[in-house]
Amino acid sequence: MMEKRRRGNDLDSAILDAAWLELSERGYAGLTMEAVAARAGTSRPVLSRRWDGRAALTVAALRHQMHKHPLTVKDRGDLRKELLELLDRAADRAAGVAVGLAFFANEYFQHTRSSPLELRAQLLLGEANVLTPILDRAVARGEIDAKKLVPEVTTLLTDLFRHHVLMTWTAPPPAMRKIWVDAIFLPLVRAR
Amino acid sequence: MMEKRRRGNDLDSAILDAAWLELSERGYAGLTMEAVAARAGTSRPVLSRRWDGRAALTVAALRHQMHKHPLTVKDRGDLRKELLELLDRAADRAAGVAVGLAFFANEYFQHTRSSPLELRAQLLLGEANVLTPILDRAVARGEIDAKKLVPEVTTLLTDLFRHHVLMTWTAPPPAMRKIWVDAIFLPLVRAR
DNA sequence: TTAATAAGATACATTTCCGCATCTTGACGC
DNA sequence: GCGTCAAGATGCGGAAATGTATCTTATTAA
Repeated sequence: MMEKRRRGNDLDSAILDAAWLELSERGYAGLTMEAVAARAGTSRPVLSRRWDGRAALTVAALRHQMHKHPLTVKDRGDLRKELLELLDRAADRAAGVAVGLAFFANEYFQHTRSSPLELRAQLLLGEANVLTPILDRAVARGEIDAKKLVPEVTTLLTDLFRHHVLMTWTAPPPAMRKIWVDAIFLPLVRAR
Repeated sequence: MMEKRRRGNDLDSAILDAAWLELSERGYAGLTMEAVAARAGTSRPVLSRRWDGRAALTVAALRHQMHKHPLTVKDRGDLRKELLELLDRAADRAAGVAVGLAFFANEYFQHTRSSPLELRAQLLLGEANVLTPILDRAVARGEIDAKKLVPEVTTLLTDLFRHHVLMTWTAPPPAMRKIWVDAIFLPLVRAR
């Protein structure tokens, strides 16, 4: 029987995709090396040679997935447009947020004494903050009042987004995102 | 050797307290019947006779703990006072929120297709909503504008609270709670 | 063409935790 | 005081995963 064998990056990628599908369907708690190997069409030893257990595999799969949905928002000359676009892009990453928290709740908490906040910081290492430049541009345009941007207000939108994902395990619908922007965030920061 | 034996409710309560301490220290993922039994000074069969596995034990411990911190806020004639008191009381339940989510992420997701939102609804069955009467009183007093109470705004404070707990695994400090009330919630709903 | 490398299959030992069966003994009702 | 019931101790068997050793074979580079 002639078999095709994948190697190196091809194989890495195939395994990480398989791991991601498993994570999406079963959750981190239901993830097994066996199932990932089977879905990727390979066997456990191949995974063991690459990653040190399912925790490391999960982090790798998470990074791999995040890499597919880069989060950037270009200057559109209008704060509202940019915020809505940011939330729209973030929706693609909702599943990753959920998996990340499940991972933390399952494992990270046991071995470290840290919080999901720190896990998030680790996962996002190297990624640029997207919100800050958006708000900086809006301040420069005179759209919003810099004095109103206390930390709790600054992170309001992303916090609401994250909260919704954590509680429903799904991305917030567009209508909800519009209300967050128009009825909550903008009224709080608008220069007037 | 003379030994004292606890029975019925005394024993139940001792085991649930032990389970709660284990949950606080190790998290749900690190919870074992063995450890709970040991900490409660009893043995595994005693737990097995009462609860069907650690999932049921966790839910029971969660309910038991919630029962110790009832969440009620009396009429104080002032919305701001009542909101701050609500958040203050909620801080006692922060650990419960964290454990609840960890439990969901570990187990609930695998067996049901539901969300933490639904798990929360199950856990809070029978408990009265505390926020609603507070806001109703404030509307009656003319402190806030009922038209501004869209759902996303109504739940804003408790959502921010929950988000903070989920991300930091700790209760938000009083200063932060004050900013939420004074710089975010009240400006959005104040009748003017 | 050939030699080195790594993929893929299989099997084995280990670990961890659970439920249950069994047995003794203390607690409580009558 | 006595009988019933459940607490508490102990041990066994099983389920679920994991890591690793071993072996064959496809792939790739020289």
